[in-house]
Parts: sequence; C-alpha cells; structure tokens
Amino acid sequence: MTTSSPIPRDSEAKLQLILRVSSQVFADRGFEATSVRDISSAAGVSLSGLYYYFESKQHLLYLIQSATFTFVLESLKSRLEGLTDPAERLRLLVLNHIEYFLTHPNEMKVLSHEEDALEDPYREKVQAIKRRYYALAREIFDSLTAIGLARGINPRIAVLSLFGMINWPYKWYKPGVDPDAQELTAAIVGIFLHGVLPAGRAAAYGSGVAAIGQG
Amino acid sequence: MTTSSPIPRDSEAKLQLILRVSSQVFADRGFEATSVRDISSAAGVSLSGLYYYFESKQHLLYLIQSATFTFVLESLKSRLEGLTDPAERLRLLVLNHIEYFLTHPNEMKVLSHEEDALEDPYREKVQAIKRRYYALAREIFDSLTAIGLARGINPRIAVLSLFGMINWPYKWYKPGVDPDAQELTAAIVGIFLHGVLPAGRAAAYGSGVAAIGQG
DNA sequence: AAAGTTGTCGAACGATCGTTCGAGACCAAA
DNA sequence: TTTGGTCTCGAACGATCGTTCGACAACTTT
Repeated sequence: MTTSSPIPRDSEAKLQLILRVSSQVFADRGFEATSVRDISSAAGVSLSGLYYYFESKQHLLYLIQSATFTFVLESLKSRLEGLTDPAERLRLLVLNHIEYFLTHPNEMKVLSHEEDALEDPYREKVQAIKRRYYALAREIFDSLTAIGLARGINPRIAVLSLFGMINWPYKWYKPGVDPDAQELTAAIVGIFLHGVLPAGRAAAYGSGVAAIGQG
Repeated sequence: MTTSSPIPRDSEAKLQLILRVSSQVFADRGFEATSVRDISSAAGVSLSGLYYYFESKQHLLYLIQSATFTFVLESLKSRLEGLTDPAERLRLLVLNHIEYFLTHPNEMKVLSHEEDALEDPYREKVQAIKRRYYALAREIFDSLTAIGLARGINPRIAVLSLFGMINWPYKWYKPGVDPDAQELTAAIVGIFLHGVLPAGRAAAYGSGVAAIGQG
C-alpha cells in the first residue's frame, strides 16, 4: 500500500523527512507554539507545498505520534516473542522504550508531551495504541505478580509509576552525561524490582535480572 | 509588602482568583493554545482589565509556576525540620509532593507540563527553584545512601526516576478511582525503597517505613 | 504529440492573537 | 469639593495564524 499503485516519485522519502524535521521543531518549541511556516522553513518546503503531504497541522501531529507509537509497540511485541520469564519480559519493555527514546528523542518527546494537543478524530486513535501498550505492560506485571507475589502493590499504580520512570527522561536526559540505554534500563528495572535499598540478602527471585542494579 | 502602603482594595484576592482560574484553563487547554480572551471570559474580567494584574501572558504563567513551586518547596522544608531519619525524610518529600498535587492538580500540571513554555527572563527564575528542589531531594537520597548503602545506583538517575514517579500522576490520576495521598505515597515510596518484588525476608533497613508498601 | 498524474509554489483569505490606549467609575485623603 | 490613586472597560492596533487556490513544471503513459 505504500510503494505501489499510482507511481510515486520520491514522495514517501520526503514525507519521512518532513515527519523527522517536524518532530524536531515540535520537540524544541512545542506543537501549539510552532507555526506551519516554521516547519516550512526547517524542512525547505514551501508553506503550501507542505499540504501535499498532510491535510492539516493536526494530521501532521497524528502522523508523527501514530508512527512512533506503533513502531515502539510492534517492536516490543516482536522482541517479546518466545520469552516467558516475566522479569526478563519486563526488562525488555523498559529497554525497548528507553532505546527508542535515546535514538529518537524528538519523536518520543512529541509523543509524551503533545498527547493532549491532538484533537478528537485523531486523538482517539492514538489513545487506542496507548491502551494496548498499557495492557501489555499490565499483563507483564500481572504475570510477575503471579510468579513472585509482588508485595500486594496496587498493580495500576505500579505500572503507571514504571511508565513515569521511563517517560520522564525526556525532561532531563543529557547525552554524554547520562548513561546509555543498557545502563539506564538496568537502573530503572533495578529500582522497580528491588528498590534502592540493599537487599538484606539476595532477593527471593532467581532470574538473571537479579544481578542488574549496578552498571 | 502585600497588605500595606498605598491602599489596595481587594486587588490581592482578585489576583489569586485570576491565578486559580488561569491554572484551570492552562491545565485544560495548554498554555499556548489558551488565549488571554479565554482567561478573560473564564475569570469574568474584561480582556484589557486583566492587564492590570499581570504584564503579559508570559508573566501570568510565571506567577502561577513561581507561587506553586515556592509553596511546595517551602512547605517541604518546613515539614522536614527536625527530622533526621533519611527514609522518613524521603517519605515526606513524596507525601508533600503528592498531597499538593491532589489538592491543586491544575497548578501542578501547569508547573510540570508548561515548563518549557516560559521564556528566559522568567524561565531562569523558576529553574532556580527547581534546582533547589532537586538539590534537596538529592541531599535526602545521599544521606539515605550513607546510612543504607543504596546498592551503588547512580544517584542522579535514582532521584530523577523518583521525580518521574511523583510527577507523572498528572497524566493519569483519577480522583475516585485512584487512592488518596497517603496510600499513593506509600505505594511509590515502597517501590522506590524496596521495589515491587517481595523481600526475601525483611529488608536490612530498620526504620518505620519498612512496613509501608501495602495500603 | 497529447493527456494525465505528481509535486511545488506565490499570493491571498478570514480569523484570531497579545497588547495598548484613553476614558471613566469608584473611593479615600485633602 | 477637589485631588489622586485604584480598578475596569470597549475599541482598536499590527502581527501572525492555518488553510486554500490556481497555476505550472516535471515526468509517465498513451
């Protein structure tokens, strides 16, 4: 559906460029504060020329958020295939999220920060992906509970707190200062599973993740 | 400086009303998407009449963020006085933050979400408060480390992950569905200190917070 | 060569934006 | 009663916004 039918020239590649540049500008200035003219000059395409690629500014935001979120979710599902250990699945959820954030910080900031800026025909579609993402995380957490009996913590609070840890980096992460994806993932998973305090002895859980904590 | 000198009528009270109403509108629609006319009609004050109370839309945002952040920080410092137990100090940091969020969700959303919307004369002043808040949290965490030897986790990552957990609720918290401040605080502090997995035995730390976790 | 599709653009549309200005009402001190 | 702050407002300013339109070059297919 993308590379056939009525003979596109290089339309698809240019759309990707526009999406990438737009994410950059939206991440820097914010969606509402960015004018279509800003995108025009940043992308090197005339103002009216942009409207060949998207129908409205809202639609442009939707294209960015939808593509980003879909990729993150599908990528996670693919990496999760065949894996059954709940702790390792949780680690992969965090790693997948953090890795995509480190390689595509602009897109992830737009996804996290401009969630409310999207209006209702588009908004609901992105929220649907978000619900699937949450459901998957919740499922992982619940199977973790089933194995390890996770201290009776409210599972909704637990999962959303984990989301807080993995989404918040867009506010503070500095490349060069802060650690890479593996190490950041290890720290976050370590906190979430074992907390910050030293385990009196090794935690009762015997998976490979038990050795994480330190980079 | 607020209630003397050149005879104010009820100016201060009306300013507080405008700040409260503006926070509501900013929280609902976002700062950039909100027009001064929106605030005018929501506050029941004419468009030009608003400019008696603030110099610009930017200044209005600054007044909200500055007052909110100052209150949260000063309130925390006051509650921390005389308390030396690091874990209890950390619990109070979280509780103070969550409590203010639950009683002033609009102001806290504006503070968290519209951080970048503030421009540079004002921006720096709010960031200065933010740095003091972070420094205090970092100090608490470091003393926690000094006592409990907190598993060699990168302290910057740990503190910022904790901030992620306590700031993220503005995206998901639903009154009536989600637990109150005490319980939410207990859950977050429990995750941060002990993690989600059951301690093999009681954690090596012997404070009153050890019993938290469950509401 | 003709017809049709793809991609690009300048110019302009009406709407809305933040802010300013001058005038006037209300009220306390002189 | 006059003077001078305090507070409020309608009307208007220039600037900028998202979007549309018609024209046109480039290229592929008939």
